[in-house]
Amino acid sequence: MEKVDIPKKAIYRLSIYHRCLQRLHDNGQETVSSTALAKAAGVKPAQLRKDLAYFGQFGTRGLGYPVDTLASMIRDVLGRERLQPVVLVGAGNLGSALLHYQGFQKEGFEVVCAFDADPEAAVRRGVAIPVKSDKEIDTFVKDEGVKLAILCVPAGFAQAVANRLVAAGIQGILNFSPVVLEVPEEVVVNNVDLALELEHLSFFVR
Amino acid sequence: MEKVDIPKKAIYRLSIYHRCLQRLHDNGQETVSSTALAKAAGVKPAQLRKDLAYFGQFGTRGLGYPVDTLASMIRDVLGRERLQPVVLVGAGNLGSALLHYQGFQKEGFEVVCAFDADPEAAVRRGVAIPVKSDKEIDTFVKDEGVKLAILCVPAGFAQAVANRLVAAGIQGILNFSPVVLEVPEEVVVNNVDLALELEHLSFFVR
DNA sequence: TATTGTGAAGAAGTTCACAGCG
DNA sequence: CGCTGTGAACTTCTTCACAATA
Repeated sequence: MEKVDIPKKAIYRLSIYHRCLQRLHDNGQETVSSTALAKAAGVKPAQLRKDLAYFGQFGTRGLGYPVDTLASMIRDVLGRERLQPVVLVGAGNLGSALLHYQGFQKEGFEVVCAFDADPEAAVRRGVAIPVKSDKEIDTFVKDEGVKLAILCVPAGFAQAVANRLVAAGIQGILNFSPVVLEVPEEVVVNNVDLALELEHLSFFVR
Repeated sequence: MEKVDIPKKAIYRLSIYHRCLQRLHDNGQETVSSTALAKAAGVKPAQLRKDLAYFGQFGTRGLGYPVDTLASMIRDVLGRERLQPVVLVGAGNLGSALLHYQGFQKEGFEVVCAFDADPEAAVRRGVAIPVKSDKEIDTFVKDEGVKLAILCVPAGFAQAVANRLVAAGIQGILNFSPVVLEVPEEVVVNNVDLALELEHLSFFVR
């Protein structure tokens, strides 16, 4: 899809670098060395340099990287120079919680609409944005041209809902349901499985 | 730490296999082939076999794996044969949401206590388990011998709270704060960064 | 015969180490 | 001189392919 192949993990790290750069910017710092930025991001300097090099040359030898330019280039690469609309499907316990969470907005995503089998229950739960019936997913997503969805429906419904999202034109799904989704290969799924993360810790803790 | 070195990702997959096995068990199936189980888990059969082989020989050639025995061995490996107590620190928006989330309980973790700078606000938010002042973290964690913590405090407090958790004896932290935590190497940190996951999707969606 | 267990090959990602340049 | 950019070495993980075996 991209010219050179970029390790998938490098994309995650890019986001982390961006956060660190924002903090540096807020502190009024104008340049930063790979060593310093790498330390803040919790990686090795060489890896940071390699990650950035996938996208071009941004540093000045002997000096380091310009904080603002670099931050802007990362936003550009991540497709984040403009606000991305997102829909959320399944405004149950976890879903409505995520709607209260400020972190998405803070990073430039706008959750424009939520969908639930029982919209009124969601509204009662205190959801502040519009909640529509899940039957309206198709038209809304198509009409608004939304590309990203957050999926928080119970495991048993996840695949069916995912199919509808994909049919409606969704290209990326952040999936909180503990299910392995099957989607066409042009659609990207990112699984966040909370119980699984705890289990993983449990392995290392004796 | 372990005898042979097991790919870290294999541990994640083990959890996924376990889920699939539970479903098979519920369907009354007694054995399963690597091909079938791998398909359900979304991996290649050879990888499944290799993952299991790190822990011993469980299959029967020509037949497959016994569903129940295999599930039990995975629970054993993951340290999940018995209930694990967990504490949650930071019962704000995300934190109190996670407390409502049933997924942890369902997978055998018990969130025994929550801590917050303002416990009463958390109770008002409808948290059902005990909420104590964050000043009591140390004594509680020590007295109860809790090993796992879920960390949902605002970014600015995360490192300080993590330090206290570690000092109190916590060995694994599931960290929802968008911060790179510094901890002693015997402590395991698992980062779940929701905004970062959305950013990652955003890269693949044009 | 069907399916596991595994050494060996291959792919992917990380780190080193140093040349190149401001 | 200091720090970036990068080919090459290394490490880690995945897949293949087939011998072993119930």
